[in-house]
Amino acid sequence: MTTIKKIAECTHVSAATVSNVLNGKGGASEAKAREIRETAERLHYTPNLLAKRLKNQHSNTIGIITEDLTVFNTPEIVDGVDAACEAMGLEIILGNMRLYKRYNNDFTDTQRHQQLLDKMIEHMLSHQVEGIVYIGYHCRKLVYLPSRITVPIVYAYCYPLNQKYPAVIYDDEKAAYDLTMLMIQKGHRQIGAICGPLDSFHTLERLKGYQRALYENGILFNPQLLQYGDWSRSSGFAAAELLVPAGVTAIFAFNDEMACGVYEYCARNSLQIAKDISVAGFDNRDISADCTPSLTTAKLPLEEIGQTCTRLLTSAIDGEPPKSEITRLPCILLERESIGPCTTV
Amino acid sequence: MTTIKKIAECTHVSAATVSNVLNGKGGASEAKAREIRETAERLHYTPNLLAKRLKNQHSNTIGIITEDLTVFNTPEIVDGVDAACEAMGLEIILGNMRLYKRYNNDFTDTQRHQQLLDKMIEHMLSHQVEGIVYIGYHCRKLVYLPSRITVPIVYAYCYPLNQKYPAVIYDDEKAAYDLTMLMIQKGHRQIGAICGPLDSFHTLERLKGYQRALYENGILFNPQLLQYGDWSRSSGFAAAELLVPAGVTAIFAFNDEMACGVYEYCARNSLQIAKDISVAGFDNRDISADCTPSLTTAKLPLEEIGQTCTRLLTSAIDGEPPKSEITRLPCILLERESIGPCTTV
DNA sequence: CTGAAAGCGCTAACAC
DNA sequence: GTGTTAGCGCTTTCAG
Repeated sequence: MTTIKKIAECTHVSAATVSNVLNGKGGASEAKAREIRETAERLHYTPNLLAKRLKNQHSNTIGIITEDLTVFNTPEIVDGVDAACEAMGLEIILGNMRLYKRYNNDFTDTQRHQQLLDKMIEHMLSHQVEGIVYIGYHCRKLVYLPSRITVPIVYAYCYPLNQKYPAVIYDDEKAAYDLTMLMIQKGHRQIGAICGPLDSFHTLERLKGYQRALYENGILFNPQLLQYGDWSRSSGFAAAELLVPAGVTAIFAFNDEMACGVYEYCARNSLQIAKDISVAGFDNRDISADCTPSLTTAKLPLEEIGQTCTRLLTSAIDGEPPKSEITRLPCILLERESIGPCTTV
Repeated sequence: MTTIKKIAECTHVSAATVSNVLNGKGGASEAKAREIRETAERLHYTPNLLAKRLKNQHSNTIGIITEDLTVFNTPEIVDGVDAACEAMGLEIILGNMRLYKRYNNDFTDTQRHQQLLDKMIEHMLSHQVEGIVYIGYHCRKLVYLPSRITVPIVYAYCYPLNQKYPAVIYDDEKAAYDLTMLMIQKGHRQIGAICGPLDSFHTLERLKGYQRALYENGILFNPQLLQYGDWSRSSGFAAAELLVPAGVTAIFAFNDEMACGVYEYCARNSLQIAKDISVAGFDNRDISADCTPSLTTAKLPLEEIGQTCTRLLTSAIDGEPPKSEITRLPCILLERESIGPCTTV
């Protein structure tokens, strides 16, 4: 391990001088400075960040806590935080709670969850992080909050009880509204919806947007045209089996997988998507761009959530008064081929 | 910030004693010890890991470098490394190169890539990591290796030129062999294959396995029955359009997405999967379990790759002589419903 | 059983 | 310009 001290010896100066030179603080003749830099290079000097930070008393690091890194939206958000941090010269440390595998997906906000969380935060604090981004594995209200935290925290893709801390999520309602509007503009009036489970935040919000679009266009909301799936492709298929005979000309599936189920139903029943029946999805999963015809859907602003969180966090770290509110970022509407004009008279 | 010193003051002992007690080293009367522990608790003492490590001169940390965290297999591998580390009391620090977004996916092993890599490694070394796991975004031979590295490194999901360092990948060939065997056992002889691009490691390996199975069963390999896709669903569809008329009774798609394309082709052409035509995929993507009939596929041992890497790395850190070879972990065959008996005479 | 002292690698005042 | 000193928070002899 090459240290500053060793370089000092080799170049016959003091450690302080080496430090100054290596940090561009001047304080040495150009000749000496070059010599120092060269020796550092030659000896493969790598500054010891631990020592540096201990001395400087600030870590320039923020912690990212993920509920589960393997859940599909999480990595993109982490990526967004990471990118923003890199741009701002911040470092990250990652703490993955692995809730899925740990609890077999049966852990919705329990005390046990909080214990884990507290341990995680403690750990981050040990690392002297200056702030924390907490990334949920799906959007919902968090009941168990850190029992003790001494640095700012912001929530991504979930939001804390009582809005005690700022949170960044995306705007489900608006995106669902937009998608439904798109269908209405193409002349559709009998628009079926395939929801997710009723206890899902996403379902509720998307439902609101769907209903608002109907309302604003004077279309009676027909509960018959509402089916509940479980986000799976097969549940989308099953819903289509009910919806199509009921006379819908368009189906808004609350996620892409269920939309694929509708596609399959149509293929089996010789219905042509966009012509005989229009379909919209949600999430912009890989498959949505790739199916035929390509699926109109809403892209989630995952990267942006990460970026925004980082921005909120850094301003909190810089002492800005915390505004503990929920920021809703718009989804991006991806209009592709699956919605055609309504041909029914 | 509560430090050991402050606790020492409050409890009228020396910092050394506090340190001893808090680290369970004994060296204090039970009364004193309890008092110290209680004050630590009361003052919310959080040990400063930076100081601890600076002093102890080992970080107990390994670095994880990901080529791109957002590529679908990466998070699972990270998760595996993470889990293994937790079990061994190691910490991780994550370095994400974000190759995809940075280079717009046009970066296949260039000098620029290496510069980034070197910077990344330097950074890890600054953090005093004791070893590094490098996770590729897809399996291939890496040409540009770290120019200087002072700690052990092991590669996951890719392998270094000249096998300079150990690597852990999964066994494409074997899995493809098994999948093909499954079809043969069900009586199929005319088995089409939909490959990925020919320059892909995965394509080559899976092709080998496919051909070996044919060979061992005395089935002539018919190049007509081979189509090349680009891993996308639509390319699977297109391949099916060629393969089915050519008289195959089964199709082995080299990934699940292309298999879905085959499904779509069958739906459109009133062919029943498993009955009229059998299909296999690869990767065990979410959709494979969820389509109808469910898709027989190969599950990648991603977690296990992470775990194995960690094990290899720690033994290298413990001074074990490095065996620089490629470890191939078996995939898990998921036999579901998409392969039926061959009914053609 | 307890404490004083030294030092991990680095930096910031302040002398010279 | 350059060096000396002190100290970040912690642990580890070693002496009492």
